[in-house]
Amino acid sequence: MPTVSLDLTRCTRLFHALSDETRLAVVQLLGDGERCVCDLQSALDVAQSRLSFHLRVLKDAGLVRDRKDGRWSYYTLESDALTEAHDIVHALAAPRAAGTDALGTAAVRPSALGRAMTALGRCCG
Amino acid sequence: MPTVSLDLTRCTRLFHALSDETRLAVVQLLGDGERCVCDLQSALDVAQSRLSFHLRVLKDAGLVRDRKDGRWSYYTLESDALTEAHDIVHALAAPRAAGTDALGTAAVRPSALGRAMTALGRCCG
DNA sequence: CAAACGCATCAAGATTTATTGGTGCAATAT
DNA sequence: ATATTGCACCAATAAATCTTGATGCGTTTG
Repeated sequence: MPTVSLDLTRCTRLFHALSDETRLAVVQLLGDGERCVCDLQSALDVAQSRLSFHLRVLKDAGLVRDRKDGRWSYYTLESDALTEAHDIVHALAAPRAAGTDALGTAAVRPSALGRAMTALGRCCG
Repeated sequence: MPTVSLDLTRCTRLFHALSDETRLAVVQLLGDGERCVCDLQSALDVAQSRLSFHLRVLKDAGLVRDRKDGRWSYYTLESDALTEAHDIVHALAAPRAAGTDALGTAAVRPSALGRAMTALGRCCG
């Protein structure tokens, strides 16, 4: 369980890439292995330029990798990115230093901001 | 490890809620425990209506819950939603029926679409 | 070589999301 | 009772994102 230093920009890019139905469907399809764009296109029944756009979003987020072969482009899941997303969600769910987190595993890291807040006490109540 | 039947609409709503820096910062802060809006506001240094807007997005996505007490509103993480997000990412990373997934755990579920594609063979290559 | 294919990319327009300032309403506080 | 505070919400504007159709370019086929 790696400690995730949450780079908010990175997080948002990753989650944004996953926040679209077409893109999620692509990720699901790629879960079964490499696919060329035309495979994806016929499976998803979307316009080619639309698919191309979404593939680029996924690629920019590091979620997929592409490979050219002849006139085809093959896309593959970049499993590291999914692992990263996994860790980020885990870190979000397990921020406290002591005890057990919401996912039932050992906690990872206390948030500095959070500790400061707690130390300061509440502004209200 | 629950089997996640991926409701794409639900997934996108969840990931979209997590795809913004302000909202992620809120989630981080709430990871250290319940906070009232004014706490969050001073911690994040954002306009009140802006924060209110983002809190609503988080709430609509089921990521936070709010509680009124006097004139304060307290927000808490809804850990179930984070668990859900966790499972979704896991499912995305572990779609194949056999073998081991990208996260090193047993696979969950084959994608029907994926199996169909594989059965059909590629359109190219 | 010419025609067809696979795909990225671009410009334009449509749609969605985010920000801002303002208003209103409870709940204290004076 | 009046003033103030905490906060949700609304309308208007700004900004980001998505979709569509067109174009171009390299690859393959006839």
